[in-house]
Amino acid sequence: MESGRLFFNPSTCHSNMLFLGNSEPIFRGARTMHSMEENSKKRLFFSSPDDLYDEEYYDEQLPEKKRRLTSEQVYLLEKSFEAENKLEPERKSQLAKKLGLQPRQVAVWFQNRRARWKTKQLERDYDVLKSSLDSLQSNYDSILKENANLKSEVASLTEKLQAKDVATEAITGQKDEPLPAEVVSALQFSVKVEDRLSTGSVGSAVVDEDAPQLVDRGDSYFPCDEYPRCVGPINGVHSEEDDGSDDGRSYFSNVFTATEQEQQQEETLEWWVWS
DNA sequence: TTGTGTTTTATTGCCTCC
DNA sequence: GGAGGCAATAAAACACAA
Repeated sequence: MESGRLFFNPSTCHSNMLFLGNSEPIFRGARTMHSMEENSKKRLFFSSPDDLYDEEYYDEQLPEKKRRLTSEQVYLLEKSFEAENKLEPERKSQLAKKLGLQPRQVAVWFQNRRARWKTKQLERDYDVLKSSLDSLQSNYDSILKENANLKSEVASLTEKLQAKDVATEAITGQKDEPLPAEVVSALQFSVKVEDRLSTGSVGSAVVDEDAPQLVDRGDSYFPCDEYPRCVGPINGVHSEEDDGSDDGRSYFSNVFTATEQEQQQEETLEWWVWS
């Protein structure tokens, strides 16, 4: 590390001093006093390494003003930062010598550069999270829409069933035979799944003991390949808005993993509804 | 030209590590 | 306790619109 931690810059010393009533400046801390003694005759910036030894410059140029680094200096510093954003003492000395700067300036530049990098990184992280959130929101909206479609489909099919019952009764004077037990069970399953979707309990840990156990580990949004027994699309069942562009798959069918029995119930229902 | 916002350079104080 | 890192901040330098 360089001998004195701080510089005394005559042009900016007011920010590092406290003034008493009689305008006598007092310096904040022993280190500042120390650095004043050590550095009051030093300039902070050099346009070339030779300037380091140009004593006339000191007399003519004081008080020194803050100067920006040249584009060449910045370029080399950037390159060095890219290679390694921390600065070992040896590299610092080498860089300082090469650039005609004081080692402290190189250290400060790296310090500030790390701060800028961190800020940028935070911005990038924010953007990534934001787009991830947007994507999740969009998926969620699609699921809601799909759910609404399925709901109206169920309602319509239920109406048809009731109409069929009434017609059969009118023609034959008899009531239809009761639905087979597996069909009733499949219908009940369908209603339960629908309820679950509509109440927004997809991600809930609350489980209906009677209902099939739906998979939701909470760590991702429906990664079907993680769930090898994901239920596939129900052939032949399309919502009214389904134009086939999604290959007949629905969010609904990809959301849950059902047991084989439940799949069987669905197939039975499908057969029964469309036969 | 000037007011204002942004970027860059530098300082200060505090913290951690060895 | 010294060396060095970081956050917060100051202030000069710069950019740019009015």
